[in-house]
Amino acid sequence: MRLPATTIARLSKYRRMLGSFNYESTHIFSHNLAKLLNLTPEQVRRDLMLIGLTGNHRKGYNIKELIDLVSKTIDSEKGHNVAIVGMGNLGMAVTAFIRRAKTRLNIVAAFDIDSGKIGKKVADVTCYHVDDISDIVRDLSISIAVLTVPPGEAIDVATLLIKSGIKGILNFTSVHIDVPPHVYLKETNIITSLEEIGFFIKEGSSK
Amino acid sequence: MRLPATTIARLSKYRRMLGSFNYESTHIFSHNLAKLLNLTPEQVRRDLMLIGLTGNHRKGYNIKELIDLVSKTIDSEKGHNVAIVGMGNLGMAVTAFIRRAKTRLNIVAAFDIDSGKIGKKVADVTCYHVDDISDIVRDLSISIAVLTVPPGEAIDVATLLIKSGIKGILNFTSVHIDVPPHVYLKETNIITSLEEIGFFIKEGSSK
DNA sequence: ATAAAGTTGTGAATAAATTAACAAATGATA
DNA sequence: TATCATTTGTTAATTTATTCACAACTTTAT
Repeated sequence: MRLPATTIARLSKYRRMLGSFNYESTHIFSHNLAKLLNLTPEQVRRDLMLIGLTGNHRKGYNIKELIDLVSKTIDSEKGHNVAIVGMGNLGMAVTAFIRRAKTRLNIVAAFDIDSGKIGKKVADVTCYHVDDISDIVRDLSISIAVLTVPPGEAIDVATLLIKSGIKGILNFTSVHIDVPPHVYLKETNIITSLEEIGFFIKEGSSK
Repeated sequence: MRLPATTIARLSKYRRMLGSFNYESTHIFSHNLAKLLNLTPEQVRRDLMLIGLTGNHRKGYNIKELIDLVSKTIDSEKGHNVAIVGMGNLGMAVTAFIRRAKTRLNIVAAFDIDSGKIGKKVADVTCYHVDDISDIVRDLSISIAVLTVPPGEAIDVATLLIKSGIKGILNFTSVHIDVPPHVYLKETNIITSLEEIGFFIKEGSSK
């Protein structure tokens, strides 16, 4: 199914929102869900239409059906094995995030270069040396890497990950990394985000 | 000046890329800069056009001029005072990020509820109790808050920040927060990002 | 039954962002 | 000096995403 990234991101949020909140009803209207996430009802309806969910004209969308269909649409059958690359503060924070949210993402390994961490469990994840990325990625069928290393190592580590056959990278470093077309890259640029905020609050303007 | 958020984000990246890298030349072509950041030359030229930077038809854009004009465009005169709200792993990681990047963002306070941290310097930032947000935000003229608290506290803390007159929030929590129109909100949703990656690598498809 | 109220589902319109296309400019070269 | 190769600056075209608008439907109330 061919879906825009914007829709996928929203579907993920619909599911999480409805999964966490305890609804009094079995159904929800598009405008209620929209309000919860600062979206428009049309956006919600269109997204749900795209995945083929059909609501009831008087009751709205069945929440269980919605969650199940979103899961069927965006999750992979067997989940994804994820590695945290760079087990510093940020790596540990991301680990906690993924743990807390019950997703189909399994953290199966961490990588670092600190000998104090290697071979041990850090934040409950076995930590390997970055030099062993290739072997471990293959052996543990890791498809997604979260890149949380210091800027100086970002490029080399990313290159190594790509060579090892990783399929997706979530890049938290401030360094831009280049990936071949078969690797899906998502950047989270903290400084850029803050500078964007800075610009838009400069003269009282909002989004 | 009215500029789209997409352009602001790219301008921030142009500046950082050119500021960090050591160029042999004083000038750079749009296609070179584009290549460094996986963009198209047209995007680069358009962004620079929007801020009124004019290049040389044979040498490209003067790097110093570019950096200066981007700074003049996106930075505020006196910089922004930033608070880290929630000084756990993520808060400390963000602090390190902002420190490393030389920006006009000054981290002037951290907030937490852990009595072991309050009144002390954590990661070199004075840590106050969350209950004191109102006073400190006012007294230290804090305009941007980075929200790195656990999910359960996100809404309450955000409400408090908004009441205290904060102008921008970078929300790292998985909880959706609602802000009035005069507050600029930027969300960094780790789980959603990972689920988006998961979807697009499912069947070999790329962006 | 029938009407009333309110929602979905979706083409059509609009807005936003990107890409194409190319004239004008500039410096290098012959 | 004239030509050439190349890049900028920008208008127009295209693509992508959002919003509008409304017919069709579903339940409740009369």
